[in-house]
Amino acid sequence: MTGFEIRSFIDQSIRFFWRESFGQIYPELKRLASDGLIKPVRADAPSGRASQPWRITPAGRDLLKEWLEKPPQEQPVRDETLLKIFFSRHAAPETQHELVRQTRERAMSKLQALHAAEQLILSHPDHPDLVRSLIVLERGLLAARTQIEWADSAAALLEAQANGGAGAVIKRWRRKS
Amino acid sequence: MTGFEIRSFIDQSIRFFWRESFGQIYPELKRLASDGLIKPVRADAPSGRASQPWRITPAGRDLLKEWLEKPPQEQPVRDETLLKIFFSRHAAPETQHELVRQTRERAMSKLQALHAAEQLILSHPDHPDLVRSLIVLERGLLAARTQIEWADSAAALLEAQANGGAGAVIKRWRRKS
DNA sequence: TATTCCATGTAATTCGTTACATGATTCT
DNA sequence: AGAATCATGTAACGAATTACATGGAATA
Repeated sequence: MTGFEIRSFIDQSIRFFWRESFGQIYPELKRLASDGLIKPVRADAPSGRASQPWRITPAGRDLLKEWLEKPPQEQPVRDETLLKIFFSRHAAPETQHELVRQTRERAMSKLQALHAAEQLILSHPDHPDLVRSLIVLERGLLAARTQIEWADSAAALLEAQANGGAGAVIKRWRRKS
Repeated sequence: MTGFEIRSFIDQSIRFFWRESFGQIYPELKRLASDGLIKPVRADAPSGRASQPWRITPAGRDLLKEWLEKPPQEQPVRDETLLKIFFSRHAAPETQHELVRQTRERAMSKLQALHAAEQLILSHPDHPDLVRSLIVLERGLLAARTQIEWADSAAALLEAQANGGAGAVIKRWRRKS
């Protein structure tokens, strides 16, 4: 594939959990080529800005396998929404509800988009990546539903706090556990 | 608080969704001070490496409120586990199961840690941040449980694929929806 | 032939971690 | 006095985005 095609592929298939910019892709392709992990499909040097497809080499395939077997590194968790809610004592009470409400809304529209993606995947039942696509999709669906569930629970806790104070909050917390 | 105390606070309370390094904290404190958003508690300049506590200024408080009201920016999603699973067609079949299994295990131990945190929060029912701590904790609990649920679902789908191929996978997928 | 889309690339900047260096304070 | 811990700070590096610059190919 060309760098451009790689970017398009990412945007069309795994955009829910991975993104890349051209500023990353093009320098990285050169690095991979100079390491002998990929090589240009066409022997002759491209003129100007003509498209430049690349193909993986045997050495590249080996390294890919190796990478797949290494335990994935945990991504650094940095959730700005939770950070704001945690410190929202210093904001107007309205702000807390608003933060929760917006989170719910975003999760709802994400859920919509994922349902569309589901239809697309199911319409190609013979695609070799079917299982893995569904597994990855499932992660998105569960995450979105969880987000909605959390927003509702958070709203209820804020409600309890407003009406009955800390006592009501703890009562409600114990009830669900 | 001093930079050191800030770091300790983060590590003890919100480490599940936020981290900071000293390399960020100390230069940032200087920037905040030069912007007039915080000021040193002690008037006299600290000698050597003595502790240096800071206090927020009225201007800082204003900016904090403003920041709390701005819609949080979505964090860029980059899930290396999903990326590996998505491309695991190129690895040994064992690898896929292993990736899922490890994810489940990590979620389980995270759940354990969160339950411990829950006890800690509930043991201080009069803390002013009680609601917000529980809300943020709830997010972690739900996320961990979702991760486990997903791992089980993924294992089942891989199983279906191994036993009955694409047909069995789709059948199982439809059953749960 | 003008426009649109495909396509590559670089520079500037930001964000963040890690490693390193060093001093102050407290406890044994 | 020595060790452990509290405490601040900088340098080097890496990862990633954004903005910018430019050219090639297809099509209206």
